[in-house]
This record gives sequence, structure tokens and C-alpha cells, in this order.
Amino acid sequence: MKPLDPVKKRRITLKLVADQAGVHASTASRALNPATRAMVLPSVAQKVLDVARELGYRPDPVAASLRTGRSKLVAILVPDISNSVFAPILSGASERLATEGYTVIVADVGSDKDKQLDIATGLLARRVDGFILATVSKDDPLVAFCLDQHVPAVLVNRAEAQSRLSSVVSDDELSMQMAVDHLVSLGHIVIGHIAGPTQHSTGYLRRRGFSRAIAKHALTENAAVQVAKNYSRLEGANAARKLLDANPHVTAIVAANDLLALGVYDVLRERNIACPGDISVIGHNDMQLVDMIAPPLTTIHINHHDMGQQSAELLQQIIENPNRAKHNVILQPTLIVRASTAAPLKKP
Amino acid sequence: MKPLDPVKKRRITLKLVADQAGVHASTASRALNPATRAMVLPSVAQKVLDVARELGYRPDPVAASLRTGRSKLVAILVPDISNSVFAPILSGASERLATEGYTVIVADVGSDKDKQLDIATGLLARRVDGFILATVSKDDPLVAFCLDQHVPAVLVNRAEAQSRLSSVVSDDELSMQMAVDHLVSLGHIVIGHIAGPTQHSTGYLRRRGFSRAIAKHALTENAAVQVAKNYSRLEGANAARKLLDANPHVTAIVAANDLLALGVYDVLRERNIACPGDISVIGHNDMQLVDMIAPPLTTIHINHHDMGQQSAELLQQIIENPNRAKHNVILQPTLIVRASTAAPLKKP
DNA sequence: ATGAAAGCGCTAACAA
DNA sequence: TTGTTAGCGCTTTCAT
Repeated sequence: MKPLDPVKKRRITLKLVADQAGVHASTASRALNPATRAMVLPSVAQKVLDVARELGYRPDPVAASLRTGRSKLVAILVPDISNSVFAPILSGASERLATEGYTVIVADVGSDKDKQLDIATGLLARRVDGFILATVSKDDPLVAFCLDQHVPAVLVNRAEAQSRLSSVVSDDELSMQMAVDHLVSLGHIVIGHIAGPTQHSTGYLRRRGFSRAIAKHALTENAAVQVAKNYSRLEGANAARKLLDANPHVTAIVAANDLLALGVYDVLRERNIACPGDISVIGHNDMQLVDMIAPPLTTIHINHHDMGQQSAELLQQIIENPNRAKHNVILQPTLIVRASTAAPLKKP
Repeated sequence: MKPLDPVKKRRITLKLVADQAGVHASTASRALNPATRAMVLPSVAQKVLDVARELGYRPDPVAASLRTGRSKLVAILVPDISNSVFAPILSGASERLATEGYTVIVADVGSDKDKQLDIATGLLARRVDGFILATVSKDDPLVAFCLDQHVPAVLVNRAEAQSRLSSVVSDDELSMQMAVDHLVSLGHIVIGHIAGPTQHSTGYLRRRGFSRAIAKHALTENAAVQVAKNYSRLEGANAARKLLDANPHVTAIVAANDLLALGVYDVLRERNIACPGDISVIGHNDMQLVDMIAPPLTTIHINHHDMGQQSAELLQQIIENPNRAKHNVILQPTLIVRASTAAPLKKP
């Protein structure tokens, strides 16, 4: 085998491999691609493969992409990467996609619709093969965009009203059912709910789940709901204040997520209300460290890692077969009972 | 202006714009690129720009990349994306890079050296313009790799022994100084340290900072150090057990990060040791929620968002001017005093 | 089964 | 200042 020019090291191209193997570039291409390998004589294929390995050939994904229009690139769009719920979703999805040879682009797209579309368009220009959307609100322009451009896409964590795309979400109604059942079984009668923003499926569905569960127990008259402006500790506190001012008799509060529950904690502390002594609190998501705060938070556990993995799997299937039927995967949540819930004190 | 074929919508290419504007593609290219716009008659440039906007022209980054070897793609390598310290670093870096027209690829590369190099090679094949490395251990193959391949790269959060690359880190020695000073000022004499893994600069430097600070106060004889196997709550607990078994008289423990400190909490609880009553604890990083745990953790705050932003800035400069002098940015940490530290009880 | 040739969309020598 | 030309490295008809 002729030694390579030792002076300046250059990219090892397909043509180089082909020459070295004594075949034409197109043959080498066929030999290297498992899908087309059958078109070439086994002996020749072997030869090409050997030479490629020997030379340390690495196909150029950029050139391939330009030619084929595909890229083995997948984008995950999150509204706020510093929100730690996305971390396990990202790692679940990345892991899965990496093993399939995809490279993942994580884009922090914020919540401005125009900016979101802008970023998506830019990513599309890079020929991304598909999107995992963790951003979606109840009616979302990105969904229309993906549909319109025929880009494979999957929703994760949040869904949209018409469910026009495949999705992987947690069973939000069930989780609220579980939360309310737990409180009722402890003896609570007057239960409040801090709902998430209504434009998110999570806010909407959890609220509906709460109301239904309350109705099932014929407790509707005593129940109270406050909607938080967004999923933050601060807005959780604001909503909690309003809820408590309007409904001084609540003995338990179900928050639509853990951050909101922490806001509730803040208000309880500021008003010297004991938890769980005076008021029980339930969160949602089981985010990191809520087992260590005082009191350890009773909450709903969601397997976000699994969620990410499944969305990746779904997306890959859609990429490889665009006509595939839509799938809506619903994950089972679990109630984690810690120390923020207890039987209500008897009224004096 | 001739209307476009309304039947099938197709990608708007540079040639299309050029034709429509009545110039050659290369002229259109020059007009569109701010760097080369001066080469073309202002009137012509304007014309091209107008047509491009009208047609909704979007340059194809893949084709450009194939031609130029550059990509406006930057990769951030993290050892574990689900570790929440990286979230603010990522968002800081992403923000900054996005405004400069770069797209960010986040790769969760784990801690296996071979796998890391593999992923980096793959990314390089995609023509990424540079790397932000959040992975680096004291002597790291990725550093050699970047140097060898002449890829612009910046280290963030962690540095490497020889500092052959630019970096943005927190002043780890100073932070330990601050922690020890705080404890000494409270009256502590026997102080322990749970060190991070020695192969990370953070583990190494914080430990050295601890030792120096202790020496400064002439407390070396009483001090004790245990090295944790990795930065986790579990290993923090393991190290804490060993530390306490070997040194029953410590009245304060400085952990090399918050997760380790939480492990210390676990052990104190399991042994019925009061914090801060019997033993004070200090963490490092001020991660989310450590203000809400019981007791709220005294810790060192690092502006990770800023860290991400500065590393992005540095990288961009290196990309645009590869001969730029190396910079080692050192951020100032802050001591956040909460309720896990107090004066030691007098010995009976 | 293999080779020849064209071209994905863009940019950069070079020429005029 | 502008146009011509030649690729970047690969895949995919088409022809043999």
C-alpha cells in the first residue's frame, strides 16, 4: 500500500479510499453504506471497508447532507434550558439518539413565538431531520410550522389541544387524582389548587384533573383554585396568598408543580402557618432536592428521563418512516408521600 | 418581477436571487455577505438585498459550510447534562452565541475518555468552529486533541494543569479561603474538608485552598481531609462517615460542593448530630434549592451564567482570531451565609 | 456489478 | 467592479 503524503496531513476523502482500494468513488460509496452494500461484490466491499478502516476514513456529514438533504441532526427545543426539569428529558433523549448516530442540537428558544419560529427556520436550513418540542403551549405555532414544512416532530412533556403530532406526556389528570385521593384519605375536606398557566397543557389538564377528582369526592363546594401566572416560586407565592386570603379554611393545597409548591412554602412560613400541621402541601414533578427541603415535599414523580428516551425513539421512527401513524404515549406518574402531608387538625 | 412557479415551492437559492436581481451568483454572494459587500456597487448591493428579502432567501449553511470549512456551529461538551450546575452555564453560553449567529450543539459526552474523543471527532467532521469544554480533568485528552487539530477551544468551570487553553473558572482557592475564614471567625478550631475528586481542578484547587487557609490560621494540626470519589450526595455521605469516624472532634465541615454537603447532611441526620448545633457545614456552588433545605446551606455562590457567557465570548474571539493570546478569566465567588453555620458549642 | 457524470448550494481564485 | 470557473465531498441516476 502506497504511503500517504507525510508532509501535510489532509482530510481523508472517499475518493482517496476508492483510489487506494482500486475502485471508483461511487463503488466505494456503495460499499461503505450498509443500505447499498449488497449492490457490490462482497470481496470488493470487504476491500473497501478494510482500506477505509486502515486509512481512518470518516465520511463527511456536511457533504453528505448537502447531497441528500438529510443530516443525522435532531433539534430539541426547550423554553428555558436552566429549568432543571428539562435536564433529565435532554439526557434521556440525547442518549437514545446518540446510539442511533444522531447528533443533538439543544436550542433554548424562549417563549417568544416569533423568535421560536425564527430559530426553527434556521435549524431547518441546517437540514435537521426532526424536532423534539418541549415548548408547546395549547395552540402553538411551532406545531403548525412542523406540519406545514413536513418536518418530523414529537412533543414532549407538554401536548397541544388538537394533538396533531405524536407526543410523550405524563398522565396529568391521573396524577391530580392521586394527589386528591391521598388528601381525602387523610381526612381533608377543604382543598385548594394552585394551577399552572392555562396556556400549557400541564396547567390546563392538572387543573381539570383536580376538579374532576374533587367532584368525584363531592367536595366541589369547598374547593378553591388560583391560577399562577407562570411556573415559578414567586408566582406560586402570589397565588398562594390570594388563595389563602379568599379561602382561610383550606387545610391542603395541591400545586401544579414543585416550584409553585415552594412558593406556597414561602407564604406559609411568612404567615406562621405550620406544614403539614395546619396545611398540607403536594407538589408535582419530584424535582431534585425536594426530598431535602423542610418539610420534605410530598409530590408526584414523573420519569422524565424515560420521557426523553421515548420521545427520541418516536422521533426516530417518524424520521425513518414519515407516514407512520401518530402515537400519543402517556406515562404513569407515581405519588411520593413525604412529610408535607398529614391528617388535618380537628377544628377546635 | 417575474412571479415564482406557484406549483411546487422549492428552496430559494442564491442563483435564483441573482437571476431575479439580474446579476451573477457570485456578485449576489458578495452583496449578501457584509464582509465582501464593499466589493460591489452600492446600488447593485441594494438591489440584491431587496430581492433576497422579497423572495425570503435564506442562505444554506450546509452548502456554505462545505465550501468554507466553517459552520457557525459551536459545541459545548458536558460530562453529564442532568447535573444542574451546567444548566446556567449552558444558558449563558447559548444566549451569547445565539446573538452572534452561532448555533449551539450540546453534547453529553460522559466521562469515558475514548468516547469523549470519539464524539469530539464526529463533531469536528461536522465542521464545528469551536468547543467549550466543561469536562476537563487535570490532564485531559480533549485538550491535546483540540490543540493538535487546531480547533478553537475554551475551558469552562474546570481547568487543566498546564492551562494550554483559555479558560473561565471561579477562584477556587479564594472561595475556600472565605469558607475557612468564616468558620474561624465563628470560633471553629477543628475543621474538616470533604474534597472533590483529585483529577478535577475544582477538587484539587479547593483542597489546596482549604489547606492554605487552614495553615494561615495555624490550624493545620487539627484539620482533616477526606476525598470523595465523585461529586455526588452518596459519595459525600461516604466520605463524611470516614471523616467523622477518624476525627470525632471536628465542629465544622467544608465540602467541595453542595452535593457533597448534602451527603454530609445525610450522615449528620443518621447519627443524630445537630447542624449547626454540633457541626457546621459549608457547601460550594449555591445550587438551586439549597436555600430551602433544612437547615438552609451556607455556601459559595458562583455566577455560572456569567461563566457561560464569558466562555462564549472568549471562544468567539478565538474563532475569529486564532492567534489571539490565551486568556484565563477568574471569576470572584461570594460567600452566602445561611443557617448551616454557627459558633461551635463550648466543650463541656 | 461497476464506472461515468452530474450536481446539492455556495464561495473564492482568477480573469476580464 | 463583475463574471467565469472550479471545486468542497458526497450520492445517485444513468449507462455499460
